Amino acid sequence: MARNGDKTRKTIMDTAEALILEQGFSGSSIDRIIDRAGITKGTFFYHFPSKPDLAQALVERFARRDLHQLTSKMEAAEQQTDDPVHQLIAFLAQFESLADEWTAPYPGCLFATFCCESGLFEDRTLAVMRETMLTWRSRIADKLRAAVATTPPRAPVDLDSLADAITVVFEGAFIVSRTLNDPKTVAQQLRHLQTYLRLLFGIEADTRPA
Amino acid sequence: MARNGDKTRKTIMDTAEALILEQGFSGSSIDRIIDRAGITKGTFFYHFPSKPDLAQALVERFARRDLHQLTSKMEAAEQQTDDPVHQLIAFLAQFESLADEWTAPYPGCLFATFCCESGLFEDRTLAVMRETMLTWRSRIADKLRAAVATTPPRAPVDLDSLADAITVVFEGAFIVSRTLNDPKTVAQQLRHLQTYLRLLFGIEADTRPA
DNA sequence: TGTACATCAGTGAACGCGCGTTCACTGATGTAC
DNA sequence: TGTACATCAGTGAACGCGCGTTCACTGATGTAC
Repeated sequence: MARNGDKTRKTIMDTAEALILEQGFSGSSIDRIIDRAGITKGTFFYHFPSKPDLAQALVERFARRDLHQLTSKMEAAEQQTDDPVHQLIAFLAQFESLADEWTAPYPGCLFATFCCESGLFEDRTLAVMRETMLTWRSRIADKLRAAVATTPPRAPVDLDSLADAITVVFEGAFIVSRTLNDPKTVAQQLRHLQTYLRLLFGIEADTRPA
Repeated sequence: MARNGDKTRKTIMDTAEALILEQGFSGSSIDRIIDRAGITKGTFFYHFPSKPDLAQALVERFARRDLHQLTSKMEAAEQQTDDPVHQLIAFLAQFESLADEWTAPYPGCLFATFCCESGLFEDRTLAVMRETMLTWRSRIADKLRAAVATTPPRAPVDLDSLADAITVVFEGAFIVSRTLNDPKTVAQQLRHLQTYLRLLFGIEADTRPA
C-alpha cells in the first residue's frame, strides 16, 4: 500500500461531514460512515482515536475554510472599491452570487448542526465555533467602524450586532432553505442584508429587487 | 391511581423537549428522558407508541404554540395602530421586548434542531415545520402587501423573502446566541429587522440604537 | 546491493453497553345491572 | 347498594440489535548498515 493516509483521512472526513449534515452527529454512526466511505472500522480508528476527535477535526477544518472565505472575499471586495460601505456590499454580493447558482437547498452548516446538539460536545469543540464567529464579528465591525467614520448612518445602530447579522443570516437562511426545500433562500436573504446596508448608509438602490 | 394521564404525557413532552434542545433528537435517549421525568419505560410507551411518534407530537405542539404567538402578537399590533408598516414594527417589538429580558441564551428552536437532523425524520414531521414556516410567510407577506399599497418602499424588495426574513432572524439568532453564549443576540437582531423596515418605508428612526 | 528491522496504513473479529421496543402484569377507578 | 367486569395508567423485566472501542494481526514501504 502506498503511503496515502492523508487521502483516506480526507475521505473519512468528507463522508462524515456529508452524513452529519443530513442526520446530525449523534445520528451518524461510525458504522454508517465507514460503510459509505468504503473502509473498515480499523481504518477509522487508525485515523481518529475516538468519535469526539472526529468532531474536533471536522469543526477545525470547517472553521479554517470559513475564515478563508472571509479573508479572500474581503480582499476581493477591497480591490473593487476604497469605500468601506461599498466593500461590505461587494463582500456580501460575492456570497450572494455563489448562493444564487445553487439548485439544491443549502447543504448545511456544520456549526448550526453542532450547535443544535451542543450538549454532546467537548468545550474545545464549541470553542472553535465561538472563536470563528467572533472573528467574523471583529473583522466586519472594523469595516463598519470605518464606514460610519466617513458616512453617518441614517439610523442609530450597534455595530457589533450589525456585524453578527451576517452570521445570523447565513445560519438562519440555512435552516429555512432546508426546511422549505428552497435553494434560493440564502441568496435572497443576503440581498436583503445588502439593501439594509444601502438604506442605512444612504446608497442608491440596486436595480434588482431584494 | 387518578386518571391523570394527560399530566404525565405533558411531563414526558416537556422533559423530552428540553433534553432535545440540548442534545438533539438522536442524542436524547428514551432512557435519559424517563430518568429525568421520573417515570418508567412502560409509561413512556403507554403514551407514545414509538420514538418517531414522540417527535411528531413535539413538533405539532411546538407549531401550535408558534402559530398562536404569530396570531396573538399580530392582533395586539393591529390594536395599536392602523398602519400596516407600524403594525409589523409593533409585532416585532413585542418579540424584542420578550427576548430583551432573557438572561440565558435562547434555549432553542425545535424546528432548527429537527432541521439539522432532518434525515432522521418522517415526511409528516418535516411537513409540519414546512407548513408552519409557510403560514408565517403568508401572514407577514399579506401585511407587507398592504404596506406597499399605502407606502411605496424606498428600495425594490421581494415581499415573500422579506416575510421569511423574520423566520431567518429567529433561527439564525438562536444559533448565534447559543454558540456565543450571549442572551442578547435575539433582541438585537429583531431590532435590526425593525430598523430595516423603518428605513425601507421611510419611517423616523427609534431613539434606541439597533 | 542485500538484509534486517521499523514504520505506516489498513484489517476484521470481538467486547460490553445502551438503545428502542415488547409484554405479561398490577392496581386504581369507572360503569352496568 | 353491592358486585362483576372493563378501562385507564403505569410497572419492570426481557429482547435483540447497533453502538463506540479495542486489539492482535498483515503486508507494503522506508531506513540503517
